[in-house]
Amino acid sequence: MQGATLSRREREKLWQRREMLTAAIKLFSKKGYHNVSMHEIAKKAEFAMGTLYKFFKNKEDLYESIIIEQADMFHEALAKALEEENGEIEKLQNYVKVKGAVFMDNVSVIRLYFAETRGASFNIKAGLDKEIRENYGLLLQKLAQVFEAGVQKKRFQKIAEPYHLAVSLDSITNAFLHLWLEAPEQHPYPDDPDVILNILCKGLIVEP
Amino acid sequence: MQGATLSRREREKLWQRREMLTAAIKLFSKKGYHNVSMHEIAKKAEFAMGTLYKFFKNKEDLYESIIIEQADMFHEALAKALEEENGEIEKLQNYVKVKGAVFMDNVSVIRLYFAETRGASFNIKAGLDKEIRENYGLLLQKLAQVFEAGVQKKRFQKIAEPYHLAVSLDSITNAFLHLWLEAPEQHPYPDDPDVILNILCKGLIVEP
DNA sequence: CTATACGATGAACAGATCGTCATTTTATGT
DNA sequence: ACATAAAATGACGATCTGTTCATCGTATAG
Repeated sequence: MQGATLSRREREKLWQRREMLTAAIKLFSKKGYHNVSMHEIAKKAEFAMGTLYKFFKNKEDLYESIIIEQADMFHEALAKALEEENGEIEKLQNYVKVKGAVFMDNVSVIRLYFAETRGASFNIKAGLDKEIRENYGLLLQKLAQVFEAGVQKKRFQKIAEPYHLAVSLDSITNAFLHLWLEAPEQHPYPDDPDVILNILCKGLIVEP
Repeated sequence: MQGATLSRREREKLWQRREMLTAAIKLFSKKGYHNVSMHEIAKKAEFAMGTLYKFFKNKEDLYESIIIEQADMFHEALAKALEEENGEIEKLQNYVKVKGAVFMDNVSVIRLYFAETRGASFNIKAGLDKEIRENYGLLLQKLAQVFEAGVQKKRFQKIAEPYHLAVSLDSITNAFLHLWLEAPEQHPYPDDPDVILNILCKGLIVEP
């Protein structure tokens, strides 16, 4: 960090960049990559076409900047959520809670994030995958380690591979967020993380 | 069904239509809606531009035909999987098994199906959602009824809302399919449905 | 074999969008 | 106040792509 050693001009440029990105995020998340033109972004951000291209090489570059920045933010927040608790169960609870909080604070990018991480994206030729998928994979591994540790400490039963459990918890939380996104009133993301965690933690089958 | 009451001409037209659809499916699933041109589809299907437009009003119409047809097929197969077994557990096992089988037989459309049902799609303005989402919602309700019935018959514990359980099972199977899609060798879709179902059925927590 | 109807064809058109760059505007220094 | 440098601007060119339609080929009927 070089902190305050930024000239007024540099600070202004940073601010302009931010203006452009937030305008673009809103448009992309509403209409999708291909249904938004650079003219539209320029107009919404209140800059001229040429100025946009001073900051971003081209449309793809602009989009990539958004996705990578946001995905990194998500992944960092979630990784931190796993670290700042001690017990395995508490880690999982915190993961579910933080994921809800972070996503609900960034509604407009959730759809873009889902589009890129869930493999249904055809927006960018290639390469974007790599950085994001890698970070996403790392996060899943950290989550898997929590399950692994729980099993080793005999707090968890080994009902499935740790990695599978991690993928499952992640996909269930995504599903809840997806429901909330479609009908926030009808399907609120639960305040109590156990509403989600019980699905994994408690056994469905009644043992005789 | 009017069965064999089709003229030679009509049969040929049906066959041509199928040729066009399969060519389009391959292209769309590889490159996405916006990165495939009608010229490309015509060339791959070995028909002239004009002929395509004899069969489909426009590009959107062609895409919709594919998605709706395929989604209906998936949903029917899954609904049937729930009906053709009696016990609740057997229904769930069959659901997981059939879902794997059907999806793995239709690899090239999975990505398109995910794109449309998981809300990350910006391909079509609107309206396509409605028919598919409706069927998808109905399927989830049928799945939820299985959980509901299990609870009433005291075979399942009520660890969560039936609808939430349905959504969870669906999203976990999707996650497994997604893993398989990315690295088939490393993450095969399990032959034994219990590998997936145990995540719900068995309790993770070791009770004291 | 010829005439006619029907279907297939693909070059041409119109519209849209990306990205550039000559020009204008603003900031900086003397 | 003036000159010079830097930055912002948006009209324009090049390209791409969805869609049409006049033309051509082929099958059917007389």
